[in-house]
Amino acid sequence: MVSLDLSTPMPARKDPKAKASHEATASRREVEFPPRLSSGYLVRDAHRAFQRLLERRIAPYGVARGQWYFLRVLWNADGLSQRELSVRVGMMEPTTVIALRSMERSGLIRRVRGDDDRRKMRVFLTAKARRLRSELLAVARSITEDAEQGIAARDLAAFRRVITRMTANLDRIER
Amino acid sequence: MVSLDLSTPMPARKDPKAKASHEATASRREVEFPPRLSSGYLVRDAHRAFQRLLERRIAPYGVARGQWYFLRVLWNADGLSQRELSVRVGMMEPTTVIALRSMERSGLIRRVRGDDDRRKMRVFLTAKARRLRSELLAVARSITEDAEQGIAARDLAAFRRVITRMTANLDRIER
DNA sequence: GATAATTACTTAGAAATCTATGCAATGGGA
DNA sequence: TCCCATTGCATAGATTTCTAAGTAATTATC
Repeated sequence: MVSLDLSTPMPARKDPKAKASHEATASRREVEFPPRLSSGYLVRDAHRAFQRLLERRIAPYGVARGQWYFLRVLWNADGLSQRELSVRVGMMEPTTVIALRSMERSGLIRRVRGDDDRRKMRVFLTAKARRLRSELLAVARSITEDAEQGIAARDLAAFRRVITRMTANLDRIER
Repeated sequence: MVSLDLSTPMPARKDPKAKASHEATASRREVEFPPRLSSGYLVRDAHRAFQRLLERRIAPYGVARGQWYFLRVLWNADGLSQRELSVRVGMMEPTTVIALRSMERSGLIRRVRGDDDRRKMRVFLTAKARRLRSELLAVARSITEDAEQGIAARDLAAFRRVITRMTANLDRIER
């Protein structure tokens, strides 16, 4: 059980290139609702940082970000229907269609029309995709490690509880 | 690498429509790196939940999600150049161009070529956009409140520290 | 002062998403 | 058995975002 301090030393830049110059400029006010305190903004920033890194690290393997989520599920459950895949990955079906089309083009999957139910398309990984598994999972692990650098285990646990709860809170709301 | 319990109380559905049926199905394994423990996945889910709600709640005002971030900055600093806007909003410049084009079309901004430096385009809110300010900020506040329902203040504080640090960690990494 | 480098914006093109619709296979009731 | 609702996949079209590359205005260098 590691336990180390946290102490946010970085100011959390939004654009990693944009050296500085934007805070401290005119118009400090935003009293009405400062983005730096807004969970939504914090989540958005973090999301983009994760996406950016994921994209860069899997690109060398010829895998795009949108394909990643599907690979991940298929490695553990080959032969699912598109509907099942959509649910498990958490995407709408048209998104799944697009991702699978690109995966078929790049030789990561095959699609086979269902025998029993001819509406269904069962999705199977190719050998190529299966071979990528361990390397790509290592990439995912490394990104998580990079992200969690220097964060105390108990803070991480609290983080997971909170963000999971937030998502659930928001998912419960229809409008 | 830390290893700790987690206790994820909510099942964190991905698709709010997909009632259930996917956890508990076959193939529980994913031993190699369970998504429910991956900060990246948690952040992605939360991000989409936030986006979805934001989109729905501002649509009635005729404002799209991509316009929102710019409005937010402009309410506090009217007349910025596109470059400055990009930096403050945290978007790449082409993204800014697209957002501003749509905002000009919907009558939220005017663009005026700079007098001093004729490369620059200064961006000004219209009266219409200025009038939207308080209502839309209230929307933002309400979403945050919804998200944070039932979460203890100290957990929230830990959450903010952690996610800010994660973003900073990731931003520091180039590849 | 002419040329080179930089800066500000733009275009082009791709990817990842969504909502709304359409079409075809299936299955349950009358 | 036949109709119709449901289910599974697909298309269309919109939005948000990126990277790469282009153009025009400004500034710096010789």
